[in-house]
Amino acid sequence: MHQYRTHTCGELRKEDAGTTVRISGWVHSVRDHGGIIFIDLRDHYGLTQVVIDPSKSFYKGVDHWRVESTLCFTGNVIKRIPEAVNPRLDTGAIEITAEEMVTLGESKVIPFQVSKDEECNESLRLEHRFLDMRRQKLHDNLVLRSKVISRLRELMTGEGFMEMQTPILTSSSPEGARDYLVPSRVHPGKFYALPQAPQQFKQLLMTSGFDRYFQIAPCFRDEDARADRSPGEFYQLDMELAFATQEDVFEVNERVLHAVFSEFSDKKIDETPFQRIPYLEAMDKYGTDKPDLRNPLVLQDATELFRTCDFKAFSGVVASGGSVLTIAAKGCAGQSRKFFDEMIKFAQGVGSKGLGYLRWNEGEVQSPIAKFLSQETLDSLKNLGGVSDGDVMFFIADESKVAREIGGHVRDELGRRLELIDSNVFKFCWIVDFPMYELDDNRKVEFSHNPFSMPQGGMDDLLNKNPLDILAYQYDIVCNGVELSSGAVRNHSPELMIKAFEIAGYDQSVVESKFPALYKAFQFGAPPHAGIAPGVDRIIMLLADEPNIREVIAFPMNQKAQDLLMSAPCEVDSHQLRELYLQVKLPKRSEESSTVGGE
RNA sequence: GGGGGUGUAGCUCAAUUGGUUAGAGCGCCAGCCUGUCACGCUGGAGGUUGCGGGUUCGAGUCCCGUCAUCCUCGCCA
Repeated sequence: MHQYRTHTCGELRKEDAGTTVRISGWVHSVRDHGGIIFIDLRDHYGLTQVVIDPSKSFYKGVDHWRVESTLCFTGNVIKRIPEAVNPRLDTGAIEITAEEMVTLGESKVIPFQVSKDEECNESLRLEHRFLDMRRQKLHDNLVLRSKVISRLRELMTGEGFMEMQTPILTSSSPEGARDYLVPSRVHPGKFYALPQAPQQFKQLLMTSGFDRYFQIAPCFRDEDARADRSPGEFYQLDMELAFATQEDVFEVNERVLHAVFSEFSDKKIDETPFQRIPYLEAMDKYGTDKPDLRNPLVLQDATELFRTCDFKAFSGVVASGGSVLTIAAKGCAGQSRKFFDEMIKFAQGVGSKGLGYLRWNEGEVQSPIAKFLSQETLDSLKNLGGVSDGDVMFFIADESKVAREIGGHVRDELGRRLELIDSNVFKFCWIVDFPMYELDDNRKVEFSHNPFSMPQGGMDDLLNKNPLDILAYQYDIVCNGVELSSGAVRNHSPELMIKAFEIAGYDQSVVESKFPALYKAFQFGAPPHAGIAPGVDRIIMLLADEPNIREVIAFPMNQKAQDLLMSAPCEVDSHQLRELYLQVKLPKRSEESSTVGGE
């Protein structure tokens, strides 16, 4: 007989009755009736009920039947009488009468309950992540993660992609996020950087003649956390295709994502091909480049209708070149005064000066601003929004870019509050035709996205078009308002690269010194290539229906990029620093906070 | 770095307008119980209300500071 088990805790059925078995696992719950004790023993696979007769010799050796200790039982499988069957357990038709017991690992009193699904302070969970991961929900999420990643590998291999590794210790590349740096011992004063993505390596692999590459790639960016952004590291399904167009990338990703989302979720998924929305249209209609298409509300431009009106707050904005945007919300006129007040407060919270509204209710227009508007204007607005009695139109007036941004937030909030969002669907779209350049804060032309992207229209457009009108073969894929990934057709021509950088104010020497590998490689015959890298953690977040990315990561860091279980980051010995020729110069106020995990 | 929320027993939470000895459920400890499966019953321990200061006859409650944590803006080629 195996030292620890002949069966798992999820395995035994009524057909096994009469056999002698051995199982090991964690004490999930104890029900002590004095004359008889029931223990639910749990492992990765399930729960099995063990019945203990207190007259057994091992019973006296146990001080506490404490939950979460690991035990090994040897005993007989008994078919339960019909009244005692537990239909909620896979093993509920049987139980094991214990003949022998071995304590494998005793547990102290646990800081939070494993067997109950109750909310619990997150730092406590992170400090005891090994206990937290025993809990059903997190355990299931990580099983899902494993299955999804395994399936992604299958699908990618099936599409003809090769999985390849790229370096983790590499060089810092300009632009992008802050790097994590690793000091070199051999080269005093020099540093490796952890890759923010394997971007340049995968392009080099294409140039090396590999046709289709993929990798579940770790990416390291030193940026502050968000609910959907874990600090430190995250994973991408990184891929690149040689001799490929934008459309080729879309087709592969539509097949792979549609397969994974339909296999691992019961939600309804868009049929392929997914919608394609030009960037400018997305900004106009949704006020964002990652629209949640489950929300039926859209932004409309009402600027002209307010140009000559008596409502100075709006006409003034129009006169100074700004926009008035409107959102028509059907059937929303019956909402309470509180609802409208809270919407105004929300709009102010996201940077708006206010939030106007017209409420067509019981045959009249109820609104603080209606008295400033002519009947003709009211009719035109009504026509624009396609509204009638019972509907409401909301208005945002501001500098055009700001108005769209605020409008995007108001659209989200209205969608939530009016419960317009169907939580049982996945709505995908591609955002295409991103601008190649934009103006930075100093009104200087700068790459708006990825400097490696191929400009649409080639050299012709680079030479002849206003830089701000040049589009890139740059695309995002968005699901339910979550940006899953950016990708691009790459610029594989050294001449186009130099010209593209020149427009952004960098001369040839910058390209040569900052991207030496690509610049050199592309002069030896580069294939046209394109790629993308969907975020694996975010895909799993969507599939697991988790609002927080930490719920799909085994060992996440907290918001301050600390691992509370491993106490990372931590101080190191002075000899380690000496070996690396490093000296620590702390900021004035942080002596106390420099120790991790202390209290 | 900025804005917001939260912080009360091991855990989740309550405590009326600032007013008695800060409560409940779970967990823990002791006892009882032979069919439970969130077992049940009886009893018990457990609190510097994050920390520091202030206002007040009186502070868990109000004010200031600080720390922790989450959300968010900046940031994320």
